[in-house]
Amino acid sequence: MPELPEVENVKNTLNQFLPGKMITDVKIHWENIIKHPGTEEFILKLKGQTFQTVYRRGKFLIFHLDEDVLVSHLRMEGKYGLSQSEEPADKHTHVIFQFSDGTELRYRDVRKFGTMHLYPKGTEESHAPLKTLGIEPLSDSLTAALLKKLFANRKRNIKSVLLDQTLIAGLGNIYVDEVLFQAGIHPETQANKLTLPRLKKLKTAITEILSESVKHGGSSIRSYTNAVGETGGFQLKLFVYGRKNEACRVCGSEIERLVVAGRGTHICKTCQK
DNA sequence: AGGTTCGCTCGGACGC
DNA sequence: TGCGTCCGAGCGAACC
Repeated sequence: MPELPEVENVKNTLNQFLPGKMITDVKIHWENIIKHPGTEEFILKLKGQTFQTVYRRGKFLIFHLDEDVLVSHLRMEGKYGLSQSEEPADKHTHVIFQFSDGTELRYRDVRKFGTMHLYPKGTEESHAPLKTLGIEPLSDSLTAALLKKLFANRKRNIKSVLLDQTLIAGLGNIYVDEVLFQAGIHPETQANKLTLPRLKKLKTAITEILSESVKHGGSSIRSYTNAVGETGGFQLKLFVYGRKNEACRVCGSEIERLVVAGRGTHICKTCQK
């Protein structure tokens, strides 16, 4: 389940080998992954273009090419990796970018949930999925005052608001649970009811947890690895996520699992009010 | 109009 | 062994 720290790590490892690779052909084995344009046009446009730098926006990977930009979301299980063209591809490999040097960038996705959009460079921000994306959680402009403003008319619980990518882009189920634990906030708290001091704690928790996880290469929950096959180490530093019935690392109470915003949610009832 | 909810996409995991 | 159900991120439509 790649969230911001994992996608950041995938981006960094892609940049180790991808820039300069020239596409000679593209093979698509599951068309539903390509959301824009149609698969035929997608292939036609990419042929002959060379990969440049890869960027990240929220949980999206942004691949710059000569003329176009490829916007890719990994969802739960998506992975990129470099292979030699003669190596056989397994049944979960759905998109293959073949290069002039005999190597290939392969997109593998057991759940087939991932998405790819291709747009002319410079127009990608005015179309889905980037069009409605909220603020980068690690940018300097994320302050408690901004959170106050963002949450002003949000009557939903804070967990579903933090998962809403149109407000803040990059937090998923794991990091929302961790952030709310560190901030001492119960996930069912109504977002617009949070006071400024509590929002300051929330802002600090978002900044610290995400940057610390990036530093550790992300969390390897399920099958996450980066684009060169390395796992992350932050799963060992999680306080609540996936720790149902285990002792809270702060107070010793038992971590509970409940469902909030339709998602499995982990809390310490003593530490979060 | 803006905020919120719902349906849809998928296959592994799990329960009966 | 087989069938049904659950999970989860985000888009787009429907709803309020």
